[in-house]
Amino acid sequence: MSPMVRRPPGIELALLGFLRAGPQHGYQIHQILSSHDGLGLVWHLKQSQLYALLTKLEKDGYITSVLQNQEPYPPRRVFTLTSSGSKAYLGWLTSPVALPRLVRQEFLAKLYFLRGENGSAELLITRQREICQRWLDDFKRQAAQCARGSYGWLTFQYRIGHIESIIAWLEICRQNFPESR
Amino acid sequence: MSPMVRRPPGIELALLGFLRAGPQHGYQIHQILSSHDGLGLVWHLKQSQLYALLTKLEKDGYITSVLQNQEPYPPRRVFTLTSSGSKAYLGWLTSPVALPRLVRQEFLAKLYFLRGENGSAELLITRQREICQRWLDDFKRQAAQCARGSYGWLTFQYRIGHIESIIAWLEICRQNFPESR
DNA sequence: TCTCCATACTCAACAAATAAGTACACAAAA
DNA sequence: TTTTGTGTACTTATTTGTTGAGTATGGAGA
Repeated sequence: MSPMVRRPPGIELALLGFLRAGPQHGYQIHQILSSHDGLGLVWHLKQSQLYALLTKLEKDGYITSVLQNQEPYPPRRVFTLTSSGSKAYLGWLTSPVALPRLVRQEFLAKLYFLRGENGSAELLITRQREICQRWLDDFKRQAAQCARGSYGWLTFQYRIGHIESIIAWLEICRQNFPESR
Repeated sequence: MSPMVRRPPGIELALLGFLRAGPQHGYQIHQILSSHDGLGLVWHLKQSQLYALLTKLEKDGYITSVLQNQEPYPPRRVFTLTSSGSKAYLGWLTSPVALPRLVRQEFLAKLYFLRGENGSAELLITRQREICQRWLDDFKRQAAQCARGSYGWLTFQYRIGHIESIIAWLEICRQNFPESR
């Protein structure tokens, strides 16, 4: 057995979402990502970085690739989701993010792929909301241990305000994924 | 003339703040940063990373160093601010941050060193607030161009909420740096 | 014909980040 | 007294991330 889990999987698993509908090549994924709507709004990837991530995903066994000749155009490397990749993707897709700073990019990426999946977005939003509440309680507790107006207190006020804005926004999200697309 | 500006200066200039009161060595700076109060609350630096940054600051001419024997303890490398470093530091310290994601860490770092500097914090807060307003107007404009409830609209709602929370927090900051300490 | 853009991926180089290592002093525990 | 642990102070190797630039070809338009 090779060492199963290496590093914690991050947003790169979102790329697998582009392979759910069928095999896809890197250039095409880059096209989708570079048009500034959809996921491209929250995740900007240089071409070379995208190819690096795809190589990594393949090394991790989440995708496989074959070289496909397209004369007279350059050959494409076409990627296909493996069952391991499919499993990893679904796990990623349905898990709330674990850190406040991941909400902006990674949570929104999940939401991007959950549009249309009936009810799943709602569930994710609920779970994320719960985690936000824990963050909030935690920060409030820590802020209470600082002298009011001190530097430490101010840093926690920042975090508290941020989490509160996220919670309010999650409610907006919920209202805009009521049950169907 | 060597090529003057290489990369845009970032939060590493904050380290110069520890040298304002006099020469200092890396280990000591790391001590300060690792105690979880003060700047250590918003900036976590591994030891090796800190030394790397100091090396970089020296290469950029912002600090100079001498090796200082401390028998029987290991020798220290003691860093001193150059006039170029002093200038760069003051420029950094008094400039608002240019991106929303820099508020949490870099703006708070500036505030850390501005405590006690009478009135300077107030000025920085005002300038940052103005920039926030520009971000806000910009995001609102972009949100208005998206269909209400669409994915793009939601992403801008996130940003809008975030900036609004920052603006509210800046007012809290202002009230806690009224004129003196 | 010459330039430009689209297709599709590759590569080298640099920058950032981490774990781990070094080497000695001192103090407490076994 | 031997060992273990902790503090001082910095170094190094390795991995990972990121960027810009390069390659090679075809076709559209000036």
